[in-house]
Amino acid sequence: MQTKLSTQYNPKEIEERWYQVWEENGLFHSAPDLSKEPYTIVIPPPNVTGVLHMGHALNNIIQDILIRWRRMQGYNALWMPGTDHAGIATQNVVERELATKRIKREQLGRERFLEEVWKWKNQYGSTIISQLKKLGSSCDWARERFTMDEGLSAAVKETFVRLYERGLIYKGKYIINWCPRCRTALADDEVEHEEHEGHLWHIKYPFRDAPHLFLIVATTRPETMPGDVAVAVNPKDERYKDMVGEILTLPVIGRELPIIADEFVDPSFGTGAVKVTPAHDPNDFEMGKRHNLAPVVVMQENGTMNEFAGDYEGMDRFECRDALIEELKLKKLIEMATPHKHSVGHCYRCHTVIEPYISDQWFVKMRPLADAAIKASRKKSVTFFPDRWEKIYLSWLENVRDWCISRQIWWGHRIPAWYCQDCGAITVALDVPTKCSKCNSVAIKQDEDVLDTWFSSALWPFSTMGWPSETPELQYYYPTSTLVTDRGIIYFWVARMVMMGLEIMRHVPFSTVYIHGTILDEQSRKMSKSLGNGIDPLLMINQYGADAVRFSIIVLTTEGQDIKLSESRFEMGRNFTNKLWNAARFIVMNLEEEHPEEIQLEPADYQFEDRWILSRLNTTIKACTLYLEQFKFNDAAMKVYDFTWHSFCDWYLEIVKTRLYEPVSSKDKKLAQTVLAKVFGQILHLLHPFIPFITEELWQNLKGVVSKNKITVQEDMGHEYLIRDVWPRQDKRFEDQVSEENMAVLQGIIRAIRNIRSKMNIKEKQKLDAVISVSGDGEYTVTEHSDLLKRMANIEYLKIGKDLAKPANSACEVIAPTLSGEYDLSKGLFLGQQIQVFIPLAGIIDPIAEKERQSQHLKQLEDYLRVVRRKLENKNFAARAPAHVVTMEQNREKELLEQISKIKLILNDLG
RNA sequence: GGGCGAUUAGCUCAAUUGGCUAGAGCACUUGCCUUACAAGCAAGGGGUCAUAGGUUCGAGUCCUAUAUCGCCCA
Repeated sequence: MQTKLSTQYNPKEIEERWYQVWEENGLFHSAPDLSKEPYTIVIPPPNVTGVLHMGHALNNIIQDILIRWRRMQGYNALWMPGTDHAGIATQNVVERELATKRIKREQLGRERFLEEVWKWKNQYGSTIISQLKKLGSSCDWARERFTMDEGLSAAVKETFVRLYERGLIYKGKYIINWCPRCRTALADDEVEHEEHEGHLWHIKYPFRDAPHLFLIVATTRPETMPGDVAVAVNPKDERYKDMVGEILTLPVIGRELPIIADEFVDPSFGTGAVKVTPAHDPNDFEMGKRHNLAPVVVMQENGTMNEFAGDYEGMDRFECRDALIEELKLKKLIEMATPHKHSVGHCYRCHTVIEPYISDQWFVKMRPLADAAIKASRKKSVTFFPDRWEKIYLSWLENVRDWCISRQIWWGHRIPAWYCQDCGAITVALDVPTKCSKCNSVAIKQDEDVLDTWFSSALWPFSTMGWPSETPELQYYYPTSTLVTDRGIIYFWVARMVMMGLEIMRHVPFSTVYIHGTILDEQSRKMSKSLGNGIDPLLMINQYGADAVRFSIIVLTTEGQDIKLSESRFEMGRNFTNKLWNAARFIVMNLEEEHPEEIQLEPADYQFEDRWILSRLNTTIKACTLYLEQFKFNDAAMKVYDFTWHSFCDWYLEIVKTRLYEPVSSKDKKLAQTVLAKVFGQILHLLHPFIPFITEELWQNLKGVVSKNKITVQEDMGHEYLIRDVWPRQDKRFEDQVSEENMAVLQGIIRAIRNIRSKMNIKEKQKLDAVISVSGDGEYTVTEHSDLLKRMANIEYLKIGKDLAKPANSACEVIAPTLSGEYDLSKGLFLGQQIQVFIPLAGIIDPIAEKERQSQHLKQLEDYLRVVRRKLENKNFAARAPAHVVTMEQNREKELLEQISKIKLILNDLG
């Protein structure tokens, strides 16, 4: 950094450069090393079609903070990066692109279509990776993985075969969620439910043998009528008891429907009689099985009606609903229609309304896997932060249904199952089989379907480490340490990783899951493309710098709560990075052309303010480290922020300026420079995980002047780059409660004087005289620091004494140190003492205004005294409250009384 | 319908096991271009902690109800 340069921080000049240096020097890289303890995070692999949004940003900032912090702590830190192939989403994107050229994937055929997808992936699939780099993510890019890599594909195949052999994967005809647009099956949790305002149609079903009589059936989905195979009532329902076993005629279609009795029917829903459509409703499917009713599928895969729908064949299911209603109305078969709210499933990828559809699919048997995961959770092998997510995760595991894993698309891991065209047997194998495993026929054909993308994601923590090969990485890094993710994929991903980890690796894949909040817009809505309310993190990085974006976001991230974000919030981070930049400018400037002679530092050489700032630093290191251990990122960041800005910059820097500009000795100047460099160097270390770019830049600059001046920031801080340097340690030698408390008192006095200036409209530059009266033995402490006082409050003549009288025509502030929040009562340095600050202001002071000011203060104190006395007068308080609380209140009363009497004297004096 | 979370300053959020006069950032008021920083400095103003009960010497914090908002599941 050249101090001649801009007084404003320009992130663009440094960010790209430092990222390159780190990456090119292999500073993100980790390799197994048995002499060091690993700390491992696997990235939640973003979708290859993805572009960075604020959710990714938050997710990756947190991971990067953890990784950089642990790396500095000396762990062998690995952040494993990669992307997932996002079967449906990616296929959609490529199909859409082909559609612009009027090409359908069916025209190309499977092979050529997949070539197109790979082409697309190779061209655009790394977009999000480069965006993560802009954010500063220190992933080990040399290890980057993709779920369709050869190695990961082998892991998928191996897992499929093992689970099949263990009876945990099976194939069967069941009701699944079908997306007519994506034309594939979906898992239960890939369906999003939404409340829809629909109608409950009450439809007349005539009795076969008495066509003028009807049974009224209520349904929200009349278009599935052609698939009706029965009408069901509750066996206990008196209204219909006698009708069970009778036959109805299905309107329009004419099929004969028996009336059946089933406990499942809720008599209070609609008319208490429901149509049974086993091929298009999960509950009806179960009912159909119970009553041996053959399902009738009435739709095609694209959601249009099939030949069973009669005249409606070829019509879209929703058009069919309207048309059918019209026909029923004409035939006077609609009894009534009531408005009805019901929840409708939508495809989570394309938002099309899901069709429950009977279909032959592959499933994972979940019960045994989920039970193992539940057991691991109860043993605390996996814990959640915040822990409330554990309950939610467990209740999902407890109620989970089998997982439909086959997808009728082309992009993905093809199911390693072959069907024999002669005997119909299924051969599941790792290597392409040449013949049927049962009848040895060579007429075998591979299953056309691919696996759910989440199937491969579930293996991520070990497939990325090389499994099924027994690699050193797998040995060393598995199980990983922390998983950082959003609550949205606890079921999709977290639960399934735990299950697969336990089943395949016999060990949970991570010990801790940190669930962060969701980023919302200013109106608490989720950010989404369709709403157009997203804030583009790259735009923000461009505008404010990556560090500012990181810092702002992390400060807003409290304990997994959602985060309302607006553009202006980034100013806070920008202001802070700018402050840091300028503090560095000041320090480096003052160290630039200095004498390199080393000084021997003895504790006694330190000045009061040195001891104070070093003690505060020590507290800050302790707190920041502790907060990070507890995943309290915002507390950690704010602690360092507050220390940097409001202790180091506001006070220490200002106090030492004279020692730099008008030094009493070269040794003392050097001492001030040393402490400045020490403290600021530690600040940069503490801030590095949060704002890596600017801290690396400033550290490199500071290191230059520091080594020239032979100053040591911390003995073991010697790595060439901050990213690999050591995390600051607490140093008990610097704990100095007395200095901290004395400084708090002095700050109180200085603020009081500045306040008088401000109230009396006296310019800061105008020097004033002051009289400070101390009631007890604190006189010496104040006298000891009179120079500091004079400088910071711009006082010309300062008189300090015990119980001094108020000079005529003076403004006054009464300070009670123990009443100030920063003061620790337990040490009691100034306990019970009053400090009065008098500023003689003959000719300037307005006695009436001053009287008003003092009266207000008096009223405040009297109000407070009343509160304190109310407590003390309560007998139970003295009897039951802890002794130190009682003592505290007693001290407070005493001080208030003294303070009040002082102010009353002042008021008297004012006349 | 079941579960979870939220409700504190104009806005966004904090507040350790219940214990000091409830804190910060932004915004606001006043005064400052003071040679690190106007993206700044100094000094201020601003809160019946959603409502109603309860427990306690003491409640923003614990309990019970209610209201409003959000999320998840069925």
